[in-house]
Amino acid sequence: MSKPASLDERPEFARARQTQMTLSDLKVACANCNLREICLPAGLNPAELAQLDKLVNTRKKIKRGDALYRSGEPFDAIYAVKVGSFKSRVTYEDGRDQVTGFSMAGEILGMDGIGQEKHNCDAIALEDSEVCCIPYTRLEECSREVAALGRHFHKVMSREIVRESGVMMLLGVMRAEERLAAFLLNLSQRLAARGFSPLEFHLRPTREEIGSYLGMKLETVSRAFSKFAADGLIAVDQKHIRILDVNALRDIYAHHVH
Amino acid sequence: MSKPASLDERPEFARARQTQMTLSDLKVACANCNLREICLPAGLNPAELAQLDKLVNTRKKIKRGDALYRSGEPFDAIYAVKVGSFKSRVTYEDGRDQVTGFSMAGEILGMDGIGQEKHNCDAIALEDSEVCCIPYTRLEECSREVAALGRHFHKVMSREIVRESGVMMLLGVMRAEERLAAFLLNLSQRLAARGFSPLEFHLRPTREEIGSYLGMKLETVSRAFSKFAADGLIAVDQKHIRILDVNALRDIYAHHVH
DNA sequence: GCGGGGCGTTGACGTGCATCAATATGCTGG
DNA sequence: CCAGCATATTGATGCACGTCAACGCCCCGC
Repeated sequence: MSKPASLDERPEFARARQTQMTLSDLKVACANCNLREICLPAGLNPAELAQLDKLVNTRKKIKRGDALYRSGEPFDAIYAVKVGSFKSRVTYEDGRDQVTGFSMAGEILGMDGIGQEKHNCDAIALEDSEVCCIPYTRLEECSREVAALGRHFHKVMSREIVRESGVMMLLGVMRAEERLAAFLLNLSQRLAARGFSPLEFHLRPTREEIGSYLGMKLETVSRAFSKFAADGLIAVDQKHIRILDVNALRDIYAHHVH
Repeated sequence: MSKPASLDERPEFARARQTQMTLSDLKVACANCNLREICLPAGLNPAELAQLDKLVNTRKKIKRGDALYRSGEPFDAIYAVKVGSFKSRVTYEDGRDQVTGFSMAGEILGMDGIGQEKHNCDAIALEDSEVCCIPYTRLEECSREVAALGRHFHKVMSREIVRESGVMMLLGVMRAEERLAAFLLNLSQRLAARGFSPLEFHLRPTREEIGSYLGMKLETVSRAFSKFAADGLIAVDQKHIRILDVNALRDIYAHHVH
């Protein structure tokens, strides 16, 4: 969800940052975006990318704690996270709510709104963030013209379905520590895919938000962190996490000894 | 998930059955299907329907307990339930599994496979069933030619995302009886949309399958049924359910007094 | 620099549901 | 039609996690 300061020195990172600095304020351009391999443009050829660039024409900055959109608002665009991270949250009639996901750079937000033409959850920035706006009607048109884009958008939606059924599994059959291990490993893997360290990172969400996502109370999250730390699997200092023993975490997640 | 015998006498039903009888063995035809208002064709005009009919050209019968597809199999089609019902089930590495959904007539199955080009769960028939096969590559082509179809398919996928986040809510924040009330009300509403009685029906899944879906053990499901029956909310006779007090069920589901 | 509120940790205790077990009931296939 | 197994119900007991509470840390604004 964020990078430790030490990572700034990695060469591929300096390059990416530079690219971003020189272009981001001039023009939105997927073709030059450092996220193009993991975001909507993944797998498109240069000509197709050019089409996509005509589609994605605006950016939007969202301050920490502010909403990108809220449940019930009319749906007209999906969003790609450019910088920062978000939580998605559905609120129930009686006021209770549940975090249904965390989104980081390159991930797509807002697909829940297509079905009813209004948003079905709140998307709240966990830090000062920036998104690329993708107007839905133009995405539709483009998908018809560029087959690869339409196909890839289907894939993105399908993967969201698969992701959610993974969370159902988590909530339905796993115990507290298994859930947290799954969460940490998932985070680790997504950070790695973005060139960040998979073993040391800064947690953006609070214990309460993590708990809401994992279907447990913040105290239970805290206790599970402490347990992992006591067992030498991770080092915890507030939101700063270091994974010391990935395999042990995987065992907890996958082996299910009890 | 099924209709009580008494419903067979309803006139709109007899008509639907007749239509089905005369056409189903001759030719697959969405335009004449009694499910066209709730299935993939919903909202298409006659010309567009004709296009869709060229796409959906085969049916498949699945016997009770058999799989329509299994996790890991290559993905090449999605399916619309024509007759019967299915459960979707994801199996975890250690053998534990979770039912992620139940599908009834008119509902679309298999969209989880698009993202990785292989199926991500098992779809098992809960009774002798029949599906319409929709080859995915042809669906893609068709979606490009018929804008309304592409749009509607996006909606179907989006609604699956929303459905799953509803289940996450259920698993993450509700207690056992709230979950079962939510399940019964959801079932009731979907049956009503298909012209069946929303107040009296036959449950297809076992207590264990219901429990797996709701993240609880079969004994807990059974106890919750008994509690509802004792309180006069429903009448239970094995799989036969009669809802006696919808509002009380809604209160349990929505009010969350505890 | 200091006060205050948000966040995190830890302990003590309670409870909702899982687990284990016994029995009843109903399908299903020979 | 009956044997055998899957399914369902119900009770007794245990435990994982929720709840309640106290306290410390950190950060932010004044």
